[in-house]
Amino acid sequence: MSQTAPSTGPRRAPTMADVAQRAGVSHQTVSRVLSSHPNVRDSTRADVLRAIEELGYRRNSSARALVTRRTLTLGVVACNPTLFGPASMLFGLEEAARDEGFMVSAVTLRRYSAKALSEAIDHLSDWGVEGIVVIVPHRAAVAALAELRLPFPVVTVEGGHSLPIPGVSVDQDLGARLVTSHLLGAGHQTVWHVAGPSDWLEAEARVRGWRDTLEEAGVEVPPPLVGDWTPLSGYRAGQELAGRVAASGARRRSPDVTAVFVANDQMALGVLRAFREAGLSVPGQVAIAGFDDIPEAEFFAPPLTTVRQDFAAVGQASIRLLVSRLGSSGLPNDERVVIEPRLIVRSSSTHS
Amino acid sequence: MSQTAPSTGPRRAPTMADVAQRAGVSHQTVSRVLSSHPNVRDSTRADVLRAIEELGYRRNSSARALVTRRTLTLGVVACNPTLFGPASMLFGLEEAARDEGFMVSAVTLRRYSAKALSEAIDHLSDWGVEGIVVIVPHRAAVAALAELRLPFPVVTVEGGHSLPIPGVSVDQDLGARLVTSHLLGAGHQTVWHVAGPSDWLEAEARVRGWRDTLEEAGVEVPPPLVGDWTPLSGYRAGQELAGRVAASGARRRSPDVTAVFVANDQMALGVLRAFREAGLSVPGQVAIAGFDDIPEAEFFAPPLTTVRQDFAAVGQASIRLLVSRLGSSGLPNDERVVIEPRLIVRSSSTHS
DNA sequence: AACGTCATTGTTAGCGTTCACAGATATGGA
DNA sequence: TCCATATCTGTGAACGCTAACAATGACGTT
Repeated sequence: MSQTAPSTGPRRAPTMADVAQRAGVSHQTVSRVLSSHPNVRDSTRADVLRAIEELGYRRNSSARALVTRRTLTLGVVACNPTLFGPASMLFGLEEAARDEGFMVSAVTLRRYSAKALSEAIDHLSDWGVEGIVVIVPHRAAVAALAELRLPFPVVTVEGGHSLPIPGVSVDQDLGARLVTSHLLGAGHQTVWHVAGPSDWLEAEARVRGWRDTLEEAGVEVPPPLVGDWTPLSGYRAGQELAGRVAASGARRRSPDVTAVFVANDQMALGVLRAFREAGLSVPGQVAIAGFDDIPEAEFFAPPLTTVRQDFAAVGQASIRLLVSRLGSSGLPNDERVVIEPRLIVRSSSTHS
Repeated sequence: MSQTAPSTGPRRAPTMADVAQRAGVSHQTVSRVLSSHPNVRDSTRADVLRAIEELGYRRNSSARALVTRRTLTLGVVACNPTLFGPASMLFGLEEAARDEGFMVSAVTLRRYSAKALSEAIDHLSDWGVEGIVVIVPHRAAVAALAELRLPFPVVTVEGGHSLPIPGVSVDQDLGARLVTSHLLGAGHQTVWHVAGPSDWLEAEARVRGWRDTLEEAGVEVPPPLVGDWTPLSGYRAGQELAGRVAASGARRRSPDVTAVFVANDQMALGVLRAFREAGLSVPGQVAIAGFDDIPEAEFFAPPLTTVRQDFAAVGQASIRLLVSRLGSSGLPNDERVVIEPRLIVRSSSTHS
């Protein structure tokens, strides 16, 4: 007796066999109970459940994954995860995945590069994800993605529609149109634009929507300024614009600055500061609108007109799209989900 | 010949045996190459690597995890992941984990409850995480955590030091002292406080630091107002404070409002708006300071004095702490890492 | 020549599950 | 009574990998 059981020591986690022995059944019956197979007698099921409870048994996910060939894990590659947008998507996405019975592992990129992207994907791949969502809205990233022939499905978020990769996106073009029309409708001669980095697909789409709206209205299209999404870059652009306002009395080529559509709320904050410092009143002298509707936007000085994107919906849609592609490998690569944004009018664009 | 090999079909991923066969070695040698075991002849290693390359072989993580009993996965439970702080931590944490060779899976809680927390932990546990980091700075959450006897190590972030769970935190108390001293040093009679929700440990520590500093300075301690971290709640508190300023001419019990320490930057934004609407100048009539140093803070109107927390460092420290506890189960439960915050002075608190 | 040592490789036995199948037992109709 | 059928349970073999050990050959030492 003393010989066979070394009794103490860091006891290993109980296995299915341990449960089976305790319940007086075979390991297979335990497995059936765990996967709620119908053909198990109620009393047997109860015995097994009790044994599981008593032993504190938890099924070993690695063994299960090995034999079923399913890790029930999805990967996410994200870019600026401290920004409100990406963070919200990550959140919505994780929640949606959990509801579908998946775990999600995220890898964040400090800055985009083809190498960083492929390393991130390798990393996820090493851990056996069944599919990945890529939230890296760089033109180059999506192109690089299209090159890679991956052994699992990939879905992009804000990845544009030019390449044969299924994806989810907010209709940035529409959002930009909404803002621009809104400003034109308020009687402005034209609308200036502070754009995001030119290699970002979202930035490009917003520029397009803005430009098209102006052209369709038959008004002059001022040269867009370019920022990098940060408040600081918005501040710089704001200083530039403020200079133009000041100089507008003199004879100039470009039209007066009376309305500005800024490509995101953070930059709009910078623009607001620059205008404030230049003594320009908003919306009195210049109307301003942003994009994203971050929680702070409503409390800016003045509260910011902006475009709300339903980030949670984007996350959910991308998971659904990904999960639907998991089993089947030969699906068409042109599936798209487009989510409509909504204009939120606040006092930065309306004379009160 | 035609009989044995059905040639086509959805070819399964190559296994170690496939690589071995192609390289003319045993699967064990392949394993040795993959785990960079020293005793492999160079030419053999080259053969194996070539075969791996040609076949596009990737080692099956589940099989590996099954036999090594290591999933190399860590779990994170986080709360308000769209806020700048939590998002930054998550980011720093993920990066640190990746550097240590771990994958991280996060579960986010929409709102704290003991049930949600234990479900989140169960979920992670089901996927075989080796340890978890809990970023749920509720008093109740940490208490609930101490109850649970989990089969893997747990590290808290901002979990307080009252319970025997190892953890990492920013010295909130010190941060609050820095701000409060700064405001007192600028000549204010006393400093008002807009606190976070009372069940948050961080909020509590900030209140303590603020109160202690006032008491040590021998000045009156005004009753703290309470918000819920959102700009809106800050706005409400700001309206309340503005009312007191307006009424301060009349005979009152509480001291004049000339300086306010707001427990986070988002609420401070709301306070700023309320003051602006009430016609109060900042810092002219009232000085304001926040906490967190979100990227927007520098561009508020006026730029906000605040306390910077190195969230990335917190993330890294928590991973290091967790990883150090992985193998060994009998370690002391009182390990703490405290990170010092830094006062960032901007014009919301300084007469220029 | 015989032996020990080291580097290199192969063989075998699990890891803890699920799957496919084979028994066993109960139910029902002829 | 007997077989067909349905329900329940057990047995053995994977899944793809690593750990432990055994085997081989090369080398230097006695």
